[in-house]
Amino acid sequence: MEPEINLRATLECGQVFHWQERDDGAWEGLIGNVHAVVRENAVGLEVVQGDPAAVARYFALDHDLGRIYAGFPRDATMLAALDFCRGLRIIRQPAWECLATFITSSMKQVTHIRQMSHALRARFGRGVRGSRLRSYPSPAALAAASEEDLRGCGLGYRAKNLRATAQRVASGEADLEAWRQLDDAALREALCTLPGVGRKVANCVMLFGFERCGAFPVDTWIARIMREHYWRGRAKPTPLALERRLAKRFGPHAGYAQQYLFHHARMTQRRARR
DNA sequence: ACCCAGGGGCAAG
DNA sequence: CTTGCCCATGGG
Repeated sequence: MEPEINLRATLECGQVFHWQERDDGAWEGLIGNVHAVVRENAVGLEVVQGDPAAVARYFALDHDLGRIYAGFPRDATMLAALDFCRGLRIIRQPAWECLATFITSSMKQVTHIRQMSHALRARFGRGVRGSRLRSYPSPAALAAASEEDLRGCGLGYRAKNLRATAQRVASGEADLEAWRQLDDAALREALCTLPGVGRKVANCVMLFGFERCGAFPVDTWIARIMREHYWRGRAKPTPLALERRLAKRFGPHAGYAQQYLFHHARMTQRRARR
């Protein structure tokens, strides 16, 4: 039996920003610097182009969704999100691509993050054989770019941070692959030393780029959901207070639960929010 | 015109 | 340890 996957939810939930749906319903993207085309069919994930093993790893088909769901709390809010997002997988995204895109994400909507990612790929990425997409620019490529050129990709004040972090990674001063051996707390601390990376972005990078499924990013959407459905108290809690007091309630895969709540809220309340 | 967006960094309380 | 303010840009 093939593992289930909801491809649209997985690729449009705000964890990765460059996949495109083709006219025939298949999805085209890059796994690292390798072209891939995938399609959702009746039994699971069909690899139209690309290396099946690499695709399976990227889409984390080995994650046991049944066991993950069993750890979710059973309140109405969580069950509604689960019903809506069932099959959404937290993918294994290359760490640098994930880190860089989330540095650009601050105070930006998902569509804007996609635009910036596309502009950066077009301007600083490399062509990929067999694909109309371009690779995400390497740390060296962004380290060598001028702040003005990065601002030209729509980054605004984020340009300085992306450039500075790219320089740290390109020089080897920040060794992302070596950081994989750190425990969660040490990894978060290391990520937060990078320019443009605070607790929220660090948690996103841990969750989407380092397979730390307990990481619990609190953005404006999650903060609102937590305040409305999971917080009994008078004073308005800070994002940090929400993370510290609520992450445990969502279990060892709190990051999964968080992503289901985020995507469900964004898809169902987008229009109602003026 | 006004508001907000997957926030971070820094100064000040 | 918390709060207030600024930082660009784009879309509703």
